[in-house]
Amino acid sequence: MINITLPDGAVRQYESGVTALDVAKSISEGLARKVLAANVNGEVWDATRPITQDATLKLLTWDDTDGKLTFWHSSAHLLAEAIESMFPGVKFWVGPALESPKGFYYDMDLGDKKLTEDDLATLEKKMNELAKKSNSYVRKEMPKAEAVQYFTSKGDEYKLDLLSNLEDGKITFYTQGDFTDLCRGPHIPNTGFIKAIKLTNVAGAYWKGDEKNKQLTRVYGVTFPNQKELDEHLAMLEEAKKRDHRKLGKELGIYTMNDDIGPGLILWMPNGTVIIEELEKLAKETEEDAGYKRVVTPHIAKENLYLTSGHLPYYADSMFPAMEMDGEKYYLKAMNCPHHHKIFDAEPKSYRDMPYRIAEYGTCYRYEQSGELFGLMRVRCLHMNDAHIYCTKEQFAAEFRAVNDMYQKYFKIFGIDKYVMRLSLHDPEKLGQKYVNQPELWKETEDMVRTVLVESNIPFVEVKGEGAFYGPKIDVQIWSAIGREFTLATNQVDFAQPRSFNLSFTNNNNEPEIPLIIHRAPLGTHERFIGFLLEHYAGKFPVWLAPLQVKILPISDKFMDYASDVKKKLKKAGVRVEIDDRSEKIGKKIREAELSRVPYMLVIGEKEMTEGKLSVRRQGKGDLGVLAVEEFISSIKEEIEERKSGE
RNA sequence: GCCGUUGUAGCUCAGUGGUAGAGCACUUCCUUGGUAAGGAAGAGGUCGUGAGUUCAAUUCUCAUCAACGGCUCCA
Repeated sequence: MINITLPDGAVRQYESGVTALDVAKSISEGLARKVLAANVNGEVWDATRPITQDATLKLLTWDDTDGKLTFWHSSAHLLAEAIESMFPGVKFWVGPALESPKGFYYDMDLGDKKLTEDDLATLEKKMNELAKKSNSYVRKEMPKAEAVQYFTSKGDEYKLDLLSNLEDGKITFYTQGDFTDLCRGPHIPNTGFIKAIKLTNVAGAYWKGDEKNKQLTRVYGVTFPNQKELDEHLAMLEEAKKRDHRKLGKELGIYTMNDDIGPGLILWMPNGTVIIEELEKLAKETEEDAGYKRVVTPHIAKENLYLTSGHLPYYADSMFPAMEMDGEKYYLKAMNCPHHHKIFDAEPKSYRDMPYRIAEYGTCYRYEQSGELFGLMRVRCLHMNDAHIYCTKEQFAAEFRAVNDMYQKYFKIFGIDKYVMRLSLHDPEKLGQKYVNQPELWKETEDMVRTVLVESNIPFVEVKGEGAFYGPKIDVQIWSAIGREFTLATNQVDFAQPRSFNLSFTNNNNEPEIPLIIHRAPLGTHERFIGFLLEHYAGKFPVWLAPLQVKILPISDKFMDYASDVKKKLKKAGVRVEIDDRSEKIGKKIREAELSRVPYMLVIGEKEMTEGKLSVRRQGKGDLGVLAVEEFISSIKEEIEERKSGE
């Protein structure tokens, strides 16, 4: 007999070889019907795998993340079974479950054959047929030599590659129906659990994620234990689409693009420009308070600048090609730092000038690959909330913390509560290729940054091989309201460029000393940040950012004079205001104002005019009642000046 | 850059081997209406671009450009 400890602490005794499913049955039949897998001593197992020693056991159902992941991974095997029946001879790579986006994929090599999206419907049908058979997922252990022999005979280089990284004695196969796959598992008991299937798309994916390798075919899908959940999932995706910044950006007249201008080049329309100017105002105030000085630099520079900075060898491919003028090559700048370094270097610096902080909303051009372009999030012309801080080693920690405080301040204003700081380090194996070959300086600066992060109690994760070529960086990952993750800002430490530019200041021993540089861009770029804000606020900007803050809606044109009067007063108070002077009914004016997400609507009719008041309506909230004009003005002014979130 | 999909009016989308349609938006007129769509009329498209097949191409084929879903990449 063995002891099984359940999550509530209860210990039950079973025969050795009992399965999680048996345990579930001994508790209740209903539970047993829901069990997808089990957590045995902290490891996720098949519910049908015999347990031969004392164990703690948690039964996993659809309500558990691991239950869902097991379900989706088993669905990937079901997909593979359907594909193999349709394309005999197909070779499979891996088919993992995904938490976000939900579902799974399977990568495969179809040889000369092509899989198009039209095939997905056929595959779904086949998967449904196979699922209905309720075939069990059967686990089998196999010695490595036998497995190697098996796949060698099949000529399956992919599975042989997987095997080469596996230890003998830990190799398992799973079979359901006619399909057998090398797989560490676990799986759900049988295919019958899978009731609702949606294959979402087919895509190319490089083998092992390396573009030098062959491109495999990847099929994405998602499955559920009932149709209702699939329908809900699809409805949720539809909802998310409505919040997509590209859709909102068009609807709200924020930006546009045009074939004659070029891909990835944003045309900011008047509404978007208002937001840009408000953001810059915020940044300028904040940076002024934090002791930055502003600078302005040109959009181009000679080749030599980028040879000095070291950018050209690393990033030539993603810069626009050079223009030749007077026998000189000029590049569009892809970053502002070299220009700023020249400003630092224009006048001799002493330790009394340090830290030296210069800021610019710099316009940069990057030749992002065509497939990378994505709405406002990845573009070829961007406006960066850039600044460089030149400081001594001793000042580094305080400066770094001040930068972090600035991030926090912004997060608060914009209501960003979910973010992760990622400490991106170099990869020692790629020194001299992707990273400047200065191992000691890498170590020193990475340690410095880590220490500051730890000492400041800033939560962070470390990632190797994500650093900038000139130093470690901190990336701030944020999530838009529709779950899209991206890097908002990077904050980098640079030990390389001060050396390549020969930057120095005179220290208090009257000796030249090399400064450290902090590159920072808390608001990222206008493009990416406004893209984020559109999704974050679902287009309902707080009043201070809203392109149009107030729309005056006269009941009829009899009240137009009073409306213009109110408009004049609001304008004088610095409010962005317009009158809807069309001869439409008030219901229609309200509807359209609501849809255009103007924060405040002022309804003006007979009553308001005679009393010298306003009926105030808040977007999304409805009628707020009647206010005197002056009352409304002082309240909205406060809301704007304090940059209230509007909640 | 690679794999897949899409491209018809300002927007959302029908449609066809015989040179195009709806709703909304727009213009004009009527209506002057109190908190999410008042009515009528009108205007608007070389069917992304180029080539090929055909008596005839928006429709079929190829190329190209762009967007979208992924992969790779992001100083």
